[in-house]
Parts: sequence; C-alpha cells; structure tokens
Amino acid sequence: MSRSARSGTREEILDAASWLFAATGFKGTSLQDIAGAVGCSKAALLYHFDGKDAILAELLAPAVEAFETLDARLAALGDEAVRRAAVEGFVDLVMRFRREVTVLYGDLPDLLQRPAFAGVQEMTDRLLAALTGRSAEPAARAAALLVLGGVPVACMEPCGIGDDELRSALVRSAARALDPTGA
Amino acid sequence: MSRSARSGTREEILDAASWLFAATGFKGTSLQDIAGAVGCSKAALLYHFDGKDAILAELLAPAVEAFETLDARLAALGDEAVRRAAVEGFVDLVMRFRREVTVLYGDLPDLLQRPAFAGVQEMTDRLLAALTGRSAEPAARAAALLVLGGVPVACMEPCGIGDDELRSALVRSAARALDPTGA
DNA sequence: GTCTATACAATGATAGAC
DNA sequence: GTCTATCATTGTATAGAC
Repeated sequence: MSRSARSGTREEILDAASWLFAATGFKGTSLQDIAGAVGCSKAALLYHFDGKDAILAELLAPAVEAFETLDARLAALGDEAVRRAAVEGFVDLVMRFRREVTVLYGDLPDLLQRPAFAGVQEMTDRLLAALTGRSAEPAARAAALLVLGGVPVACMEPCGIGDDELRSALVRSAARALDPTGA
Repeated sequence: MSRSARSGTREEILDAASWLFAATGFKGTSLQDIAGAVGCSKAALLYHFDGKDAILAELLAPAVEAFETLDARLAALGDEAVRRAAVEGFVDLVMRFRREVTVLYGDLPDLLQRPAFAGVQEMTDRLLAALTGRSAEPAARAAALLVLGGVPVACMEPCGIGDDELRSALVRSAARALDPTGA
C-alpha cells in the first residue's frame, strides 16, 4: 500500500538511520534496511536525501560542528594550557557524541564477528584483563580500553619514526596510562 | 600450500587483496578490483577461495595465530607480571601485523575521506598537536595518537560504569599517557 | 586442476510519471 | 513533492571448456 505522503518523513529517516548505522555499521546498512524501518520505499529516501552519504553527513553534522568549536578553542590557548584542555575537550566531545562515534567505528565490530575471528573476542577480553593486572576496578578497565584502542591507531599512522623508537614510546606511554599509582 | 605449483595465482590474489584491503578497506574493495589487479576474472578468484570472507580469513590467519600465542603466554603469568607482559606483547603484536591491523581499521579512513568530513582531518591534526602540548617529539606524537585512538574505543564499550566516573578515569589515564615526565 | 562464460539476487543511484 | 520503473555494480553460484 502506498502510504500517505507526510512531511515528517525526513526526521523519521534520520532517526532510523542513526539507529541502524550504530547497530550494523554504515556500509552494513542498506537503503532498503532504512526504508523498511521507516516504512517507505528506497527511492523515497533518495528524494529526501542526495544519497546514503548525505544521510550520514546530516547525522554527523552536530558532532563535526562541536569538533570545530573545540578546534577553535584550542587555537586560542598557549602551549602549556593546550594539552590539558585538549585532553578534557576530546574526552568530552567523544562521550557527548558516543552514538556518532560508534557509527564511525561501526565497521570494526562487524568484521570481528566474522567466522575468521572466532575466539578473538574472548582473547581480547582476556587481554583487557591482563592490561589491568587482572583488576576489577572500572578505572583500570577504562585505561586498558584506552590502550587497546590507542596502540593500533598509533601504529597505523605514518609518523616518521623508527619502529624501535615507536615501540618503546608506546610501551612507556601505555604503561603510564595503565599505572594506577600515577598522578 | 599449493600442491600443483604450476600457477602462483593464489599467492598473487592474497598479495593483491592484502594491498587493496589496507588501502581501501574490506567492504570498499570489490572482487572485481582484486581480479583486475591480479589480471584474472572474478570467477577465478572464487575457484581459489570460497568467497571474499575466505580471502580475508587467510590474510589475517597469521595475526590471529600470533594473538593466540600471546593469549596462552599471558595465561601462565601471575597478576603482578601480567600487565607489563600484556603491554609489551600487545604492542609487539600490533606492530608486527601492522598491515593486517590496517585492514581491520581500514573502513574508518574510508569514512573520513567523505565530503561530510571535509576539514575533520586537519582539525584532527591540530588536536594531535594540542595533545602533545605542541611538541614535535616523536614520542609525544606516539602518545597523542594512543590517546586519540583509545578514547573513542573506551567510550564505545559498555563497561558498567557511570559517565562521570568514566570521564574522569579517561582524563586521568590519558593525561598520564601524555605526561613526558612520567615513569 | 585451472579457469571462462554466464546467470542470479541485492545494492546504491537515476529518470521520469503522477 | 512523492514514488514507480529502471540501471549498473556488487557478492555469489553453477556449467563446462582446456
């Protein structure tokens, strides 16, 4: 049945897409999935938006805008104050836009659930426990997650630094992040 | 591996797929892209492999195996030694299998290059500089990358901890990781 | 055993009817 | 303005040539 044309369809699309992107990833969500959740046709989506990318862009616009605000704020600070402000501002930004960040990182859990990775999730959980020294404290777990997510990113980026130097820098920095007796 | 060493097509496929997956992501690489790089047909790929997932599985198998080795080694350690071993073992693992890790995280750079994120890359570079206190030291940059990659991961994982507690734990841990005067 | 040829359902996207 | 009809491309599957 052709459903009556409504003007609230745009918001419905954004809402459904936000949920689906976070749950199954951007590439893992088809226009038909979104259309099915909204209750309209695939082509109807493409009337309201210029494509799948446009839906993503509109969903992430507030997060990008907040990032721009932080960027401008940091630019006005001196070298000694900028680091503390950057740490707190970045943490705040990510926590405030958790849903959007989940969309950005959403394709990784998708990959990890493939048969090729049977057991990897469990090993990762044990690695997390090891990184905390098998502590059950939430703060220790948070630090371990920071290391777990940060080391691969640091290794992927080409940073004009030798492998040995990068390795020792990461080991030292990660050890400090995990140190419960630290500052 | 291959009993009839008449053709090295299998290895050529793995080599091309490894390069393409790292460059454009898993979902962003089509079988036709791989076939084109190898110089064979799409169907020829599917003779050698049971599908796109099977190519990925074989590419990542050595990394998964090394992870299993680390997992077993950590299981034999006591609580006080396990953390240091986990840190070093994890860093070593990720650095040794950089290419494979890049494949796993490969869909994120793909997303970041969309028009929706014009300027985000530059802001991220400035955020990195801020996290180092605008220092040019490679070790400081490595620590900043660790924080940049780790905070989102820590925020995405449900860890049964209040938002305020998680925030302060992350701010403290990230500050320690970035502290150049630390241990 | 290795591969070409062909067909298939589902995807993102477009043109044009109403 | 909204949606039907259609398109090229994707991953996958089968048949059969050498």
